[in-house]
Amino acid sequence: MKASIQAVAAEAGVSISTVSRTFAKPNLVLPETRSKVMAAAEKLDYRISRSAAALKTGQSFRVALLMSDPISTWFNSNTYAGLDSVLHPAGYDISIFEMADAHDRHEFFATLPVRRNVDAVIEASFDFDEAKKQVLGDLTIPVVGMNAPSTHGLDAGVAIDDEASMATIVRFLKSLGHKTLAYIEQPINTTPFVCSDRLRKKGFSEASQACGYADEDIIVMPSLSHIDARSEQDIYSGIVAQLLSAPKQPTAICVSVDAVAAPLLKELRRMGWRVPQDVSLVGFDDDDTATALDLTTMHQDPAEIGRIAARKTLALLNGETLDEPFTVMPTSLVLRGTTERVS
Amino acid sequence: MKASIQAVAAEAGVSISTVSRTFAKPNLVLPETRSKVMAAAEKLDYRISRSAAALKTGQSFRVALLMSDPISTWFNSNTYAGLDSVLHPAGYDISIFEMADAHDRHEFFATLPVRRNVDAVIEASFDFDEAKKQVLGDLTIPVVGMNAPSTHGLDAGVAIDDEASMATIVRFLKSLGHKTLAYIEQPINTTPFVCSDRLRKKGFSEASQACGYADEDIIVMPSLSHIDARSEQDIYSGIVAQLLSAPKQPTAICVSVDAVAAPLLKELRRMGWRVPQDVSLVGFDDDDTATALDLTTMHQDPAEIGRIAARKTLALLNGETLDEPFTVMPTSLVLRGTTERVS
DNA sequence: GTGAAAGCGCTAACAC
DNA sequence: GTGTTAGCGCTTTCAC
Repeated sequence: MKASIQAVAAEAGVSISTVSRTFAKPNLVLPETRSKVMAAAEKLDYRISRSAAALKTGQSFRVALLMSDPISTWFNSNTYAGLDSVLHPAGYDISIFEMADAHDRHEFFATLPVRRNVDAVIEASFDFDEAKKQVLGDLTIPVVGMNAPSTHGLDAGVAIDDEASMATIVRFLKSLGHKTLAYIEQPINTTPFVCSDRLRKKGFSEASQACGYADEDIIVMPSLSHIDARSEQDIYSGIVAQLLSAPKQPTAICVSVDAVAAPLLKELRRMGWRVPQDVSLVGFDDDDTATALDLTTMHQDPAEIGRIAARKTLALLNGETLDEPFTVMPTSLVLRGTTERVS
Repeated sequence: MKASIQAVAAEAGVSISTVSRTFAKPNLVLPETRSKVMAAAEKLDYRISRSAAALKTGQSFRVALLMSDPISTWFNSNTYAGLDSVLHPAGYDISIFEMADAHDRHEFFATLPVRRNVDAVIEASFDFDEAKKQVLGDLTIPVVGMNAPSTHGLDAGVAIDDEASMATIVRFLKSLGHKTLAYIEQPINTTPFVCSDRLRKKGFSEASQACGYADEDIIVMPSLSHIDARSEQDIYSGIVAQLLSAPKQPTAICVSVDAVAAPLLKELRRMGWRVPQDVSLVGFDDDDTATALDLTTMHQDPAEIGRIAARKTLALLNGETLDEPFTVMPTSLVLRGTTERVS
């Protein structure tokens, strides 16, 4: 329906190769020729066909993004925004592959739909086993990770230090004088791939030991594997009940992720605990609900993680060698209204 | 680097067209031939090249998504999730065009980068002027809107009824016995394209009149156009100050969007107003912060909006005629803890 | 610096 | 039902 490169060439009185060069490598074309071509292109309303260019160059100008959770998630949507903000201007589209369950995951690795059809793969917060990593590694295209638990099988990566960040939280609570700590993981973790959870729990356990907390001063409530028919409120009131009936009641609670804070806070208050007067609460991530709840939390910047991952990907795509393939992003504790010095 | 269609044809002992058909139109190929081809493809680890197919068919298998706000926004990320969940399996990639400011917007319409390079355009919550709409309409490809303020220039659309939804809120508050109402728009509206705001405000004004509220019983606080150096807290304390000093203090507050609720609530409480005992508060959208804050609000389902928009797009792409090009999505009032009957 | 020509890997008539 | 053939619209040697 639209003008193609030949039409422009004819209009400008040059060959198609010159038109091609004008758009792909402008500096190989004489300025005056270039402007002639540009004028013709403008007149005919010409746009280069990305499909044709892709076919010819062997590139697809497409990058696969592997995610375990939906894109609508706080972390995913923000990293995506970061990725797109650098990939889109560079001419790349992002193709999302969401692998929610084991079936999707198996399907993906069985068919490997990205083979030959994307130029790079970026994985978000993914915890592949080594075998899967191997398959990706065999792709010969760049594979970069965002908040991946290890660097194995990756050409580059950007991640926060979950363990160290959680340790910071523990030290902070200690400095406030808290003698008994609780750690609560996301109770229903539907995505078995999420890796940060493991790291954060590890960080909590090790840091609390290192800070001199005895076993009896630490309560860890891991994810429940099968809760089936129970409502969210039932689950959280169960958690609060455990906290209330513990031999030593905690004066501070860490949660593995901000999303746990809201229902927990509600239940805590329903049970008559005042936050922060009776108990302090610290989140992790600093998502929108953290701001809304005025929650003290560990801040990370997923958009920046996305931007950096995208830049690394682009560099790799250009055949460059990264002098720092793996970057650790800083996190920072944001002090808000749910923590208080123990009186 | 990888096997192409010829290799598979050779391996299977058939022609390349048969291989092509096996993948594109399997039912035109004899089952036994098909399995021969499949076996060969499997053996050679063959995947069809989307770029080549795209070039040949004249389609790009790419859909443009026009947005004014970042993808990381609650509405955008959820509609995106919905879109992708139907477009991706259908073989389409989504290419995001974010037009935050007038410059981006002008740039977009000046170069119209989607021309010839996408098969359809979907716009999210966009308020183009008629001239721009015209340009899009000239594309001859499907243009579908999500929560667009009008159907003009669109081939299809999915939207909630902002006005009616806001009217529902007003009637609800009236039924609770509230005699004086305030309406607060997002104070700093950085995106001049957002159209729901206008509609919602209109809905509030008209419904409050229809419900018999006198002008003096209604306080409307529109977006501030230039706040420059003031902090968010300053802005909200200014709003609360206005509310407190009004001739008639409102007993119920509507906000144009949930995002306004959190800072407002915080400021209200800081000033000693109890919510909902002293004043009721109703949001709009039902985003994550609404749940976290236990906010009574008007619920909409952007993921479903995305899914429906995607299905319409696909149908249009297949040359089908939609029997209902424009769909109005239901919304529902979610009663939570920030509203109370006036005592 | 520019043009001619050879495909990139597929799809779609069209024959058989 | 399957094979033959002619491109889709570009990029890229290679001459000139």
